[in-house]
Amino acid sequence: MKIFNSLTGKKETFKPKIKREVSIYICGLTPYDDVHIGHARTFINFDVIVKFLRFLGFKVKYVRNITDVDDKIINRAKEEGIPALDFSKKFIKEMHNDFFSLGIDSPDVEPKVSDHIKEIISMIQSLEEKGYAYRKNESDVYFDIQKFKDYGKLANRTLDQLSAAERTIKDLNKKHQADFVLWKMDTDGITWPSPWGEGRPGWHIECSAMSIKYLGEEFDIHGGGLDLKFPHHENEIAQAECATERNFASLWMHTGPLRIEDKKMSKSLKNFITVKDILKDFHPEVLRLFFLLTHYRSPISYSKEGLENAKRVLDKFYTLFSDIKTPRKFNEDKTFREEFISAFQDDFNSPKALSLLQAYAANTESGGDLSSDKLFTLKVLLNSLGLLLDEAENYFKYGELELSDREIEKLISDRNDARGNKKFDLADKIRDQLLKKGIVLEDLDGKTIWKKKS
RNA sequence: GGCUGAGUGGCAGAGUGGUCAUGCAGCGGAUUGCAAAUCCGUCUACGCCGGUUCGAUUCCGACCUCAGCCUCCA
Repeated sequence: MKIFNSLTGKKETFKPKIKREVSIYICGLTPYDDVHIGHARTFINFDVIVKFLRFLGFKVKYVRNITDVDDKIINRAKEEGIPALDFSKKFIKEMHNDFFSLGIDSPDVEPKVSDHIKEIISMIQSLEEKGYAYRKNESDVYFDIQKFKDYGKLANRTLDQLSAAERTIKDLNKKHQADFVLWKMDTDGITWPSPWGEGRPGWHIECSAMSIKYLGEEFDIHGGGLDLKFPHHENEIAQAECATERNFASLWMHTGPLRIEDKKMSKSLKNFITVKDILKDFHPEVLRLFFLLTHYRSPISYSKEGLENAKRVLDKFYTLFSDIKTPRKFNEDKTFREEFISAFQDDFNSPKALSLLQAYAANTESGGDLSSDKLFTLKVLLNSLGLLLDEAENYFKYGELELSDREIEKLISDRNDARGNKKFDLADKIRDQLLKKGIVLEDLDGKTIWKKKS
């Protein structure tokens, strides 16, 4: 197995610290708004990665945090006039619903900042004792990046480059303008007592503290969206390695950015699309496949056409399996399985692995040997990626419709009567009528089924 | 300005020093009352300029273009 390591910039052979076990920490989200498709991309990608590692037989400990203490939450909660933690709880619930809809497995541990203040304070104290933390007068507590010789190793940046950044706002309490807050002095919003006074953790420290608590001072994989690489992950490394004097995560993984119709999606541009919006029109597996059709590190440009293309691909797979009964007895086709694994093992090359499955599905069809071991293997492999887990019928009927099932069945029955009497004009009229309501009819041998129009 | 990455056929998207990516879409045909699905056949490619090589989309160099990060962001 090879994985691209953002820290070294190279594809490396993956060697977990403990044989056949993987410890992985992924930066989760800050719950102050609905889950958007950028989140979906990152967490679906890591979901597939974890599923695949388990499929290969690794014992995975997967930790994904929730940053529930944060400026954005506090501000939004204030606007709504409710306590910050109540506000974030509401969006945590939404997040869980959306992730469930998307078929994303729950992590083994999902720690929240508000439950780990003790660990965070203790890490800051440790940094203070070792001389990496400072404050001037009664200011916030800062991390002193100049004391950490490796600062910038992840993002490949020198201290000079950082201080030369144009947009840096000068803060007179800081020794270096890229120093960042460990403990923010605050009496407003949500706060806790600390050795430095009332306040709350700065952004970054929570991930260092929580990953170490659940995975140990050194663990295998740390990941997140590419936009977190700097400064968030750089700062996590600084805090953790200075506090523990050890190496922290050995491998860093970053998912590529998602753009909307060729424009950057960002909070400041307010052009984000929510998962709930997508799921109104598209089955969750369509979104999953849309992402997997591109390598996890490449940028993706979201577009409706892209989703429709993914849907056509998924339709083919579902069609293949809706026509035939999956055999009860089967043996896996080892060659096919190995080919798939070998493609996917190479830095989780999902597009390549999927292309094998697509080509394979075509061969399976033309070969005519539909209830073979091969076909079953195809399903096992698709399932391993979180695809083809629904019933074909549900899949094809997914979405909102004007007509009820009963109304549709009545019209189908009327049409079949007309067909029986060779009144094809009437039959076609009914077909058109249903089509206008978004329903497509298909006459299989002796039976008519319906699907939602794409 | 600094750092990083990318430029492949109508679209998405792998890969490779020399015979096919793959899929979707399109086109022609078979099949179907009409459709759908399926089957058969079929077209279009590697940003630009040099270099290395018997041969480069693949290696090297310059150039152009685009994106991400350097500000909240997954």
